[in-house]
Amino acid sequence: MNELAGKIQESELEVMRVLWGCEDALPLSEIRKKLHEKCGWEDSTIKTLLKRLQTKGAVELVSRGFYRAVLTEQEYGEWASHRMIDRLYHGSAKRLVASLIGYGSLSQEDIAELRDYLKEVSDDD
Amino acid sequence: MNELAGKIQESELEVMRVLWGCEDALPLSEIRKKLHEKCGWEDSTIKTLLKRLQTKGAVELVSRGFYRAVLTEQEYGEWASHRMIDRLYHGSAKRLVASLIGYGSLSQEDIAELRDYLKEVSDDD
DNA sequence: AAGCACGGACTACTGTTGTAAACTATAGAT
DNA sequence: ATCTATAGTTTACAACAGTAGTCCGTGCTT
Repeated sequence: MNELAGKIQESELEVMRVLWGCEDALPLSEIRKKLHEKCGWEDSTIKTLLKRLQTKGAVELVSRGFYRAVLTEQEYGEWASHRMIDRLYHGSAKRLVASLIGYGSLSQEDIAELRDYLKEVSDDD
Repeated sequence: MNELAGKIQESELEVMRVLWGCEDALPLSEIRKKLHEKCGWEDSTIKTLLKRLQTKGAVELVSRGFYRAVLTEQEYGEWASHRMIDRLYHGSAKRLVASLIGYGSLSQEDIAELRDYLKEVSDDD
């Protein structure tokens, strides 16, 4: 993920979530409808946010009135997780997972599932 | 974690990290020294941040010149992870971990470490 | 051709964050 | 009792974020 996209803000994220909810480009009308329902925002607010996201390279205007997410949810999630691991878990993914387990966010089934998954993808050294 | 503490900012976090690095209260002089080295901040900047953190209830002034973190690193990490999981992983901690594993963002060592760790903490059923 | 509806660009205003100076109070030294 | 060094408080100010109004352009309607 590029530099600019890193700075996606809370309210911008709300817009991204709408775009992420759809495969391809969404019409402004629909984006507006969704965000008005969910956040109660005015039309102008939504346009401002879309504009800012375009500037950041996270969204593109496909054709008049149709917007598409350039930055994917996966990309952003990955970037955000790494950032959090660096900032709060001393760069150790294991510590994050350990803390998730510690306060019960991962069930025993989750753990087993992840364990099996990891067994598959790791080099058996 | 209470409402206020949620809004800890990037630069404030830098202060928290110094406090988290020590069991009990730290003298201002030392906080200043550490942050000046690490961030190049002026005395006044540090005082401002400490003040803001006090207002947020994340830090307390134990006695003249001695500050202590009220909010612990664990508490904050937990809150931040949950927030991220909610905002970017649809509330599923498992998805977060799966994405860390899946997107090639972890080194082979990270993966091995995590694999061993998960093996260890899972009930071998 | 004129008008209207909608999309896009520009502008605006408030609160917050990053960074810091200046001022005030107080504990310890003399 | 006074002085001084350091701590604590207030004020400052630019950049950014949240929210929104207004104006401008253009494609569709009649």
